[in-house]
Amino acid sequence: MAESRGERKERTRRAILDAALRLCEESSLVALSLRQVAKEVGIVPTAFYRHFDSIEDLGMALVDESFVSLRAMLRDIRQGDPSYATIVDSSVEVLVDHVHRQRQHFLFIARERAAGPPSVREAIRHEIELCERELAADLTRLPGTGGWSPEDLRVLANLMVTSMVGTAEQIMEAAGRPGVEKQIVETARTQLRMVLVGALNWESRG
Amino acid sequence: MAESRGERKERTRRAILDAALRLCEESSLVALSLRQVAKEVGIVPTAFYRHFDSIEDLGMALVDESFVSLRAMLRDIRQGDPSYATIVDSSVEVLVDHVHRQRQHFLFIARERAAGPPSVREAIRHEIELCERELAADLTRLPGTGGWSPEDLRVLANLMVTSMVGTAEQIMEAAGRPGVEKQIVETARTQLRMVLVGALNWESRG
DNA sequence: TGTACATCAGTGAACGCGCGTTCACTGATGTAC
DNA sequence: TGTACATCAGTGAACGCGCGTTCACTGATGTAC
Repeated sequence: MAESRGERKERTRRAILDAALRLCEESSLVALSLRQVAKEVGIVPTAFYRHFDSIEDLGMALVDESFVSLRAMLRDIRQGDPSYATIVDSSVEVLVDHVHRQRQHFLFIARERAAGPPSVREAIRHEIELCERELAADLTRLPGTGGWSPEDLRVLANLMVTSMVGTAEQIMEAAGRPGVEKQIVETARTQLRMVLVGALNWESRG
Repeated sequence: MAESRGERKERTRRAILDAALRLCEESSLVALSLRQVAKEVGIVPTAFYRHFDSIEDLGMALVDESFVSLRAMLRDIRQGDPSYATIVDSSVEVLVDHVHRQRQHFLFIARERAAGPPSVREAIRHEIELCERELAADLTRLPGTGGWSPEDLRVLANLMVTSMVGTAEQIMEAAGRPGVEKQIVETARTQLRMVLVGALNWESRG
């Protein structure tokens, strides 16, 4: 027995997810047809239903797995040295590395966050909110943040996440132009430093 | 003569643009069909071709007019008092006001920026870059920015625009929930202050 | 002002195509005895 | 181990529908004389 029925089914499911991610590089989930996906996978259109109810259902599965890889990135950032000297450079470096290695997932999130079916948009919005909360919790480990209110931490985390999402989008737009990417990365570092310096100085006045 | 042929044509063109903006509130340009637009306007599908070559062509026209209203917003911000005391509150107030009044245009830009046809994405990206340059030029009018390099101004303007785009997106998501919107606006003010304070302190060290 | 002709926004029929979904099916894998 | 039956991932035909685009057209508006 080379492969069980369950294993074979899982392999087809994986192929459908991969085909959808590939097709979503070009366009959006809302412009994707079940027949395109089936053709890309090499199955008959009706076989799609053995794995997902609809393209929207498939989209929800892609949100789940995209955020698994995004969470892995946040874990990598969190394991770095929590000091101001290195946190900016190492965080940006990890972000850039993950955008390259999980390019399809990041592209999917960036696009469907704005244009996906309502349920997909809502799921992504929710996941990003969770990321902001995680970041806010991480920020309390930075020296000098002891007295900050939860609200201040939330506002700062929101700004940092917005900025990081923007940086990730710019890096993907710059795919294949190393010079442009280098400038984007340098800009992101400077911005992150500005934000941290601003938050510290703004806080110390309050 | 109640209406000339040209006036009638212009009125139909306007009706097509409005119908497309209305339909783009729900979904994206790439999921929009010429027949849907024609039906919404009340013309036969083939009449569409008297005004636009394709949905993509229509999309480019919508980018143009969306940025006319966005530019009007930037002009309003620019006319305010260029001092640190009032610039944050007045800028955020103008942004919120314009997001409400030009909701369809902002929704269109936010969505098609990520998910539109390539030419539309590129056009929006270009327009936003022009906005960043305008903002960078405006920033030189703030007291204490005399010695900043063009590059520093660009980086700061990029961060502010990214943050403002994020705020506009959040306000549109919060449509119909005044309490949520109030919180978003307060967050945007704090973030803009953080960014300005950070830029000033970061600069003074360099 | 009146007439003859040109323009052109919008019509309506027709086309071939890809769509999502239904249904009855096949045949390899899995299970009970 | 062998047999009889159940499961179920994938097949293939068929459906009605909306799609973009073509084409010849209509009839009101505009223009030249």
